[in-house]
Amino acid sequence: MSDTELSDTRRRILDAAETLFTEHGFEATTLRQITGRAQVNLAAVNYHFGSKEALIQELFRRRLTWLNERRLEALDRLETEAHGAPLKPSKIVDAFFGVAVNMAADREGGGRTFMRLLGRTYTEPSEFVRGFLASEYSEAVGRFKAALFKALPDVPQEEILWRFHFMIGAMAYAISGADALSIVGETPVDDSAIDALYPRLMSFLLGGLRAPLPALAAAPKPGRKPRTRRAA
Amino acid sequence: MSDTELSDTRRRILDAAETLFTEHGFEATTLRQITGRAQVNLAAVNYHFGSKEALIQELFRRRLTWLNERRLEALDRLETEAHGAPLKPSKIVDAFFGVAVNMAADREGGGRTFMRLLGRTYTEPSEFVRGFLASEYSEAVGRFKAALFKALPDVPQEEILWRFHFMIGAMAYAISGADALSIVGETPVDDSAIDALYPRLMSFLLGGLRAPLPALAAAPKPGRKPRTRRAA
DNA sequence: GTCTATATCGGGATAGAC
DNA sequence: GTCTATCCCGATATAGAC
Repeated sequence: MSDTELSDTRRRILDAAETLFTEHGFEATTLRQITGRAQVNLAAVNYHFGSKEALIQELFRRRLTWLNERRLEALDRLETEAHGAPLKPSKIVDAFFGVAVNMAADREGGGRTFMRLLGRTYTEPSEFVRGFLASEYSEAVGRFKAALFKALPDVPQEEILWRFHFMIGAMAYAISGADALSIVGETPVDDSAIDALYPRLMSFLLGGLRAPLPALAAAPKPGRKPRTRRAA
Repeated sequence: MSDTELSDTRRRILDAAETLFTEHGFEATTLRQITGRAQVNLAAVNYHFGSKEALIQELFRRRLTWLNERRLEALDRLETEAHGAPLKPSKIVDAFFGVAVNMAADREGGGRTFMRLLGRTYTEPSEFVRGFLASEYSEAVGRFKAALFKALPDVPQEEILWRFHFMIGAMAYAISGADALSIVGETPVDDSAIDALYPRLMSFLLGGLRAPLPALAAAPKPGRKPRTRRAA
C-alpha cells in the first residue's frame, strides 16, 4: 500500500501519468505518452494496472487517502484540545483547506501537480471518476460537516453545506484554474503566487463562511440585494 | 450573427453539441453522437463548421458574446446612475455574477446547460480553449476590474484580483460541480436548488470580497491564522 | 516481469454522387 | 447542401517470445 512497496515501474508510471493528465486531461493523454515519459514499455500499464481507467483510480487513491488522513488527523487534534467544546470555524476551515493548500505548495513530491489535477477533476463529468471521488471523500467530509454544524449552531445546516460547497469551488479554481487560465489577470500565476495563496484564500473563505445570511424569499433576480441577518 | 440567421442544421448541431459536451466532455463526445442527436448527417459538422475544434469555438462564441454584453450593459447602467461616483461593491458583484446565475437558471433556452459547460471549461487545460476564452472575456473583465478598483480604493489591487478569482471559482463550481459531483451533500443538487442558489451565492461572495485583509508576512502554514486589517 | 508485434476498434475528416 | 462510403490514423488492449 505505501509508496515504498511499489515497484519502480509502477511508481514511474503513476508519476508520469499525474503530470500528463494534469497538463492535457484524461482523454487527451494516451498510454503511449505515459509510458514514453516514464521510460517503460507500452504494455507495462496494462500489466501493472489492468487498464487506463484502473490506472486513474489508483492514482487518485494513493493521493486522496493520504490527503484525507491528514485532514482527519488535524481535526482530531482540534477536537482533543477542545475537550468537547465547539471548535472555532476558522480552525475547522484551516484544517480542511490548509492541508490541501499545503499539499499544493509542495513542488518536490508532486503534490502541486496532483492538486491541480484534483481541482479540475471535481467538475469531471465521467461516471466512474465521480463514483470513486465521492467514496474517497465521504468519511472526511462527513466529519467536517458535523464539526461545522456544531461550531455554527445558529446557521441553518443547509446554508452551511452550500457554503462548504462554495469554499471548495473557490479553492479548486484558485489552484487549478489559476495557472490553466488566468481570466482576471494578464500575468499568469507563477510558483511564488501559490505560496502567497494560503493567507489570501483563508481570509476569503472565512469571510464567505461568516457572511450575513441571505433572504431566501424572493425569486433570484439581479438587482435585488440580500437582507442581512448575522451568520456568526 | 444572430441565432435567426443560422440555418436550422447549424442550430441543431450547436444545441446537440452543447448538451453532449456538458454531459461527457469535449474529448469523449464524438461527431457521430452529435450528428445523431441533432438528426443531421455526419458530414454536416465538417461542412458547416470545418472541424470539431471550430464547432467548439463557435459554440462558446455565440453564448459568451451574449453573456458579456449583458454584463457590460448592467455595468453601464450602474455607472450612468452613479454619475461618476464609485459603485457599491455589491452592485458590481451583482452585475457580473447575477447575469451568469440568471443564465444558469434558464432551463428553456439552454443557458443552464451552457453555464455548466462553461464552469467546467474554466479549468480545461487544452491550449486552444484557453486562448479564445481569454479573448472573449478580456473586455468585460477589464471593465469590471476597473470598477472594483475604484469601488475599493483602500484594498490593494492585487488582493482584489485574487478575490475576483476566488469568486469566479465559487460560482463556477456551484453551477457545474454541483450536479456533476455532490461531494458535500448526499442529495444531488436538483433544479429547484439552482433557483435558490442566487441569494446564497451573493451573500457568500460579498462576505469573501469584504473579508479582513490577510497578513502576508508569514509562510503559509496551517495552524496560523490571518491577521485582521479591515478590507472595506 | 518485460519486451515486440499486432489485433481490433472507433475516431475525425473527406471524396464525390445526387 | 446533403448524402453514402471510405480513408487514414491513433487509440487501448493483448498474445506470445524472451
